[in-house]
Amino acid sequence: MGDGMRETDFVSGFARGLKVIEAFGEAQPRLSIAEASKLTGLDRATVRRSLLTLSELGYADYDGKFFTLTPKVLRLGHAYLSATPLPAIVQPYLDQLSEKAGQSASASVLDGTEVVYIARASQRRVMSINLMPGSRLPAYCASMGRVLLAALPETEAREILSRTELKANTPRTKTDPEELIEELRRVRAEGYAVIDQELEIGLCSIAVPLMNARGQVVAALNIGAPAAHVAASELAERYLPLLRETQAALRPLVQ
Amino acid sequence: MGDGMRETDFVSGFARGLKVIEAFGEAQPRLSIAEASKLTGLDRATVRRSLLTLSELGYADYDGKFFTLTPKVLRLGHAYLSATPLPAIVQPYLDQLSEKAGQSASASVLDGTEVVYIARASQRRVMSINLMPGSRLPAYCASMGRVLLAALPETEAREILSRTELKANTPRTKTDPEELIEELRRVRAEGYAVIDQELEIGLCSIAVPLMNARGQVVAALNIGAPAAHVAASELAERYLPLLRETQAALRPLVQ
DNA sequence: TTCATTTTGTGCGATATACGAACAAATGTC
DNA sequence: GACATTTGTTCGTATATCGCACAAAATGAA
Repeated sequence: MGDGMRETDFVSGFARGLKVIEAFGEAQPRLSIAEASKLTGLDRATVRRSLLTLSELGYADYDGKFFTLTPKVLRLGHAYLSATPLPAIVQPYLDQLSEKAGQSASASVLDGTEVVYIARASQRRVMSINLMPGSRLPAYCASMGRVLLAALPETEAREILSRTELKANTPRTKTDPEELIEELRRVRAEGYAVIDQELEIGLCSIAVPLMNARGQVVAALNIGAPAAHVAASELAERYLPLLRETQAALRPLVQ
Repeated sequence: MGDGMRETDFVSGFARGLKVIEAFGEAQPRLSIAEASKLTGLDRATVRRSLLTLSELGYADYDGKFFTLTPKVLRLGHAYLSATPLPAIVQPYLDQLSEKAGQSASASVLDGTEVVYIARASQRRVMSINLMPGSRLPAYCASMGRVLLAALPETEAREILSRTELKANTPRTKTDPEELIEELRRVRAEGYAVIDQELEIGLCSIAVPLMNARGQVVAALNIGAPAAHVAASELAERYLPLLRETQAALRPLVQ
């Protein structure tokens, strides 16, 4: 196991249980034991024990056939959100930013190949999907993802792209790794990223990195707008000053 | 449960690990092994194994002394939010409601003695605390909490109140169980609850239950407003029609 | 520095869990 | 109904985990 951790310092029953929780999702709101077993690759008997444990603890409901998660599992994510000062620090600035821009504003961090929303101030709904803290988008085709990838050493960014399924969500989605790497260089040089309907037709966005006093990138900020309302080419002109302002205001406050 | 489940159907290593995750929080953003052991009441060796497991899986970072949670733990809460259709169904209606009212609108469900926010459309910030999906408030002094408690059989509501720490957040907070039970009866009869600065000075709110086609209460909706802007006595007059409208529109859509 | 105190790491016996397989029950198909 | 298939449950045993006791390391006070 990577570093010097001994075998006996790993609780596999815990790891298996977490895997079972993650097996639930949009397409799998309720799972039978056999389904959860297939999704996780774990033995049916093991999955059954994990699910019954979740049920016993109140993290899941069981109707004798299907298991569903209960709101209690939100405690787990909340343990992160409340333990990490960043979301609470950023939120009021997002609110202001969103109001001034008249568009939705969000903040996110990188987790593997995805960006994870940690705070959000939404105006009108523009996306078909519903974003909230904890929501995830693939990094390669999201403005905040580009900014966060650009902040990494290029080898690391390449490594992440290599294990991403680069699919064309729209005809405009960039899926060629070399083209993406080139784009990351541009983002690094210019200090912002613009996405023009690469994730969803009709939606464009602009993002900047959020840095701490030492210049380390700790998150990304963005503004998303309907393409019908603001052309992608106008995004920088219209919103970059506001984003830079917020970026500067937050810089001394984080970490 | 407690019923027919056999001892061997419970994975205590998993249960202990979940307890460790929940030990993190606002006051405890970073935990040493000894601190986590104290907070959870688990043996140090056990906590250490759980924390190293979390670290190995990428749910936690370890600097050799302190553990902190990573954004990956949001996957767990997200498993609930994306697996449960309610938040996604409710969100667009909250957006509309919030816009029409010019105030923040939220939806929540009950988890133990607390309400858990599952969706939210926020206008200007009025509370000192930052609410987002996954956030929790004590049920007894929140408008949505009153509505959700009122939907339970009275013995159950009493039981929940009995294990709640009924503290006076403000001079206006109702803390007498009998007075609260009486208020729940009123809420049940009238179909809405109003809170006048019981949680925080300067904040009042009004909530209604969200019912499915069979009349079962599945969540609560509310509108929160600054007391300086809207007196509590005006809440029903100004916002109840909007809330009722949303309630009616959602009724055939949930479950 | 020394000594006391707290915290962390580890070996070990007792105990709990996972695995695979076998069985039972449910479901679907003809 | 008979059969095949899937799913849930139980069981024995090999293996992993727990909690304790002790050792080592870090921390702090005098």
